[in-house]
Amino acid sequence: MAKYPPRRTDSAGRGTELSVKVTIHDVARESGVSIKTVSRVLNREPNVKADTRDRVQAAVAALNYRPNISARSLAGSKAYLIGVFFDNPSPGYVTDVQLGAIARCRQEGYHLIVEPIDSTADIHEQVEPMLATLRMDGVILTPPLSDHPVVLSALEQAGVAYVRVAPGGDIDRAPWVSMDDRLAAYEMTRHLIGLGHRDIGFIIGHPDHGASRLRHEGFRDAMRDSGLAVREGRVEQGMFSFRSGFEAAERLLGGADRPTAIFASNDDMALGVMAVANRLRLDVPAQLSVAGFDDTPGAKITWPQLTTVRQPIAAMAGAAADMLMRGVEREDGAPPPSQVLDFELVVRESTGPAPR
Amino acid sequence: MAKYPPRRTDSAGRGTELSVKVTIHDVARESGVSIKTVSRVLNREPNVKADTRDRVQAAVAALNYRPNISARSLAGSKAYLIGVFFDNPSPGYVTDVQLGAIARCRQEGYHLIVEPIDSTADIHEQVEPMLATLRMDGVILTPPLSDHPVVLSALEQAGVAYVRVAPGGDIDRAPWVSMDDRLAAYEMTRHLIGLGHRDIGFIIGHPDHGASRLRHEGFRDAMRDSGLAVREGRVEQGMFSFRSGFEAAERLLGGADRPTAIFASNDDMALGVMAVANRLRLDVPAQLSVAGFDDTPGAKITWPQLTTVRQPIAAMAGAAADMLMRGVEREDGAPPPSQVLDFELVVRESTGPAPR
DNA sequence: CTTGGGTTGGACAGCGCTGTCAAGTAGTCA
DNA sequence: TGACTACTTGACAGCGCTGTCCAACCCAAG
Repeated sequence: MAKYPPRRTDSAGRGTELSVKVTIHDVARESGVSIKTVSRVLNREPNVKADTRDRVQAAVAALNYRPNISARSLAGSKAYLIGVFFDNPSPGYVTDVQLGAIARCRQEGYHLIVEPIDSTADIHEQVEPMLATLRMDGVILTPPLSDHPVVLSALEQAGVAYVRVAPGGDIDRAPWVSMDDRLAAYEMTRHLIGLGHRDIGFIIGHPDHGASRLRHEGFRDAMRDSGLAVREGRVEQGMFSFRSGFEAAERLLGGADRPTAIFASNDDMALGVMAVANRLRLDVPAQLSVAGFDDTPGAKITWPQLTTVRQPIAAMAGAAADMLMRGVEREDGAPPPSQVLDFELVVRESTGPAPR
Repeated sequence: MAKYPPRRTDSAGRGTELSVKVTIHDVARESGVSIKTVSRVLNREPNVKADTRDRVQAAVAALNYRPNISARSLAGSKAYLIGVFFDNPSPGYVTDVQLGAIARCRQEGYHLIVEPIDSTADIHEQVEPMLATLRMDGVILTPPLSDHPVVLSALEQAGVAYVRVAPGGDIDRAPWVSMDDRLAAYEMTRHLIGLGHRDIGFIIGHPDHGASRLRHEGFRDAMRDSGLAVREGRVEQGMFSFRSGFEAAERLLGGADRPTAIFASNDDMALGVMAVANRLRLDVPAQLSVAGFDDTPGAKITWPQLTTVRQPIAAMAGAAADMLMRGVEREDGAPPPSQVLDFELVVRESTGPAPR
């Protein structure tokens, strides 16, 4: 394999000899049992005497043995590999997903394969070769792929289990992990109302993301429940990008008659709003409160820092990985139960009492 | 493997039958040769008659055959897996690396394994089990891991090839891909000088990142070459974070005597400078020019948009992947030659002519 | 002391592919 | 024409592990 650097052999390797591969046979010999028994211990199978189990484990530790994934995957039914599909990601989101998933995977000896998917190109051409060459125990789908019908069916056709992170609809199709976007938007809106705001602007997210609709609903429900009207022209369509937020804010804040607060469906758009406010020399939050959603790194890379909603992204990814790893082991073939995790309202300096 | 959803079998799979795995034996039978010959064609080995090669390729296409990575890895010398190690990443950087590496890997049938490494924890405990369970053909190291001596030696000890992205020093130890940080900082400084700035502030990056030193050098060299002095108190130490940039800027801009331009060693810190400028009601760029480095997404998520240096991150990662894939194939064991890729000065609105 | 069921361990056959080595098939030169 | 050197191809043995199946063993009940 690695032909360079050649240090490995010439420089006397201190400590454990990683170069000489230790196999299940070595462990079997060392502990005086058959390789099958070692395999049983490794896989936590029942019907191994406690005494035998201990001897094997001692040998594993002594030899610093690690089972080889390729061999396990080839011979057995688990691949010890979990895929993460993403597309056109907010980089922070993707990284959080990876971190969350890996934290869970590592302790179980699983690894993560990342696969960016271009959802504007041919999905089958991307997904099928990948699935055919590399066996994965399951795939974690992040938005907007969670709601991409072709991706879902490509996976189903290939017989690969998947868990959707924050899907926007078609909830019964497959297991998912999510947070309550509607409720979060509801609570954020209530937070603004609680500060005395009555005239609140809203910027809708990208129409392809299921969460956009839910956040919008949460906003409207909170307004209605507080007996407040959403005024004409106070809701703008955005695309989750800084620019779209900037432009929406220009419309929202252009005239003399402007809202006292703007709630953007994500942080990037909220930062667009802040930029416009800055440009118009509007003091945030004294003259205008701005709220975002997602708690991206950008939320703190601004002044004042953004009030936003922290999604449990890493936790959702961890839960998804968990479901997948557990899924491989279940006998009945029943899908694991889906989960809703808690969000957190992060109140920082960009929101304050309504003026006047 | 995947036990759910059970659709796979009951719903008549339209199109290709992915469920029935086609193996090298099927291809061999179909094309009337031995499996070994099929293997030869697959691996582009020489000494196969053109006619035979064609027949095999036709069969591969007809059966939609894809070789199984686990089996290849187990039997042969390639693993078809490349690792990416990262730590405490700017998410954008990590994502760019992944995208760049994967683009190159896909066409060669390789996959990417991502492994976050906590460089403050025990390195060996993280690296060794991972390398022992999963064979990788090589690892791509991103900063600050590119300069982490324990990681490097753990990899060497395990006999796994690696390529360092943008290493800060110890250049002869192993192959690397980089851009000329010194030159980029030099040119950015010249850009500011060209706009008439004479009194320029500089914020140094995190001391653990090798690039910090190089960028600082580039700044000083450009000033010196232009016959300009770096005034006392005009250079502040930062940590690559927004906050550290913010604090450095407070010191730099606090008094009446302030520089007309500030060059921060990365975008996050530059955004910190912008925030302070905003707060002090300094007009950027009319009263203060601000330059960053990296061209992170944040550079555009601000107003005015940041003048910065675009690193060829994806290209560097792609080149690194390439070196690794090629490295597996070389006979002589010589390391592939390291590469320096071109950066790009991105001039946006945050820099302008010096006041007065 | 035998019978029967449950427990524990091992032999063995692959999983799908590549490396080795040898055999077969031209093509070449004396 | 025979011997020799490419060039092509295939048989076969694993890679390191798990799944299947069976043997050996244990204990309590008959």
